[in-house]
Amino acid sequence: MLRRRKNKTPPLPPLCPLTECMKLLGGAWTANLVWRLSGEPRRFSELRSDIPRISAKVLSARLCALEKNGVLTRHVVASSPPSVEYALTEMGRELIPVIEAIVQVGMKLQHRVEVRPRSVPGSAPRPRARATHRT
Amino acid sequence: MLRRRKNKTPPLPPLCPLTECMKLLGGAWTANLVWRLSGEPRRFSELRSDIPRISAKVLSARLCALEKNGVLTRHVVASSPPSVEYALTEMGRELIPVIEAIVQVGMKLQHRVEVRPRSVPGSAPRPRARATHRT
DNA sequence: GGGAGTGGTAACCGGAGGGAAACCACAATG
DNA sequence: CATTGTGGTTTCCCTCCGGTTACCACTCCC
Repeated sequence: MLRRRKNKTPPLPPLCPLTECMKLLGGAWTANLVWRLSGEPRRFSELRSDIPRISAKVLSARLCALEKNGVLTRHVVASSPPSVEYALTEMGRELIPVIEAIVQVGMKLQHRVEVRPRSVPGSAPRPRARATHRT
Repeated sequence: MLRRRKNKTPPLPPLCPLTECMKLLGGAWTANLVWRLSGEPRRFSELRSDIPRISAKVLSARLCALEKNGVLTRHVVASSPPSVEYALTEMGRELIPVIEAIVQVGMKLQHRVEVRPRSVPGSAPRPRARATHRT
């Protein structure tokens, strides 16, 4: 039966902090958005041109959600055409290390893409355990 | 018109590294999975019991995708009931700082949940710019 | 013989996510 | 007058994600 230390599950708190944080960053463009905001505060249309492929609907939805979660604040500037500035809150700024870590890995990834050592000739092509594999 | 320095977009490389990395971590349970694997290698059924709410289908899909992306390796152990061990590759291990940063923020988040200073009485209740706001 | 444990796959299916486009109200601008 | 730019909302629509369930093929153990 090959038991091998059955329940050696190290940490894993009951309410997963990872899941909690990923709820903030979930959804399309969210991480990009926080990244853009990590510098100076930006306005709606600036963000739209920063991330050209995001739609107004999704941008609006993300901004609402992020504000609701306390990640950013919206500040209305009463100018001739009233504009709105979005800025990270203190809590939002705590996400910056996460974003930067992701960007770091992303950049390493882009280097790997050039040299992709897939399917070394000497190794087995891909041993399946004993799965069904009908016909 | 209030021009304010039009295109001061700082970095944002053409092929976004953030998006590239998020493609690896996208999808339900993926980050959790990498987290579990960040310690010792684990088997399919171990992962299933580690993350009780993940379904076999999604677990299988994630493992396939992560293997395809070079994040982990599968190793078939030819034992009596053949078992499969999943382990992070070197590239997969580079994701660990990301996961840990996420977990760090997640834990801070859980502390904040207890004391949630939403809607400070002194500030405006929520000024909308001039949006439609029909009736 | 029957059940459990191994590691999956196949089919079904509902709901959410997200893209596209139209629309809004108003001021400034051409 | 028409257009542009401001910041969104709303509707339509379609895809794909992920949950559920069933099933497989095999071996070991009671």
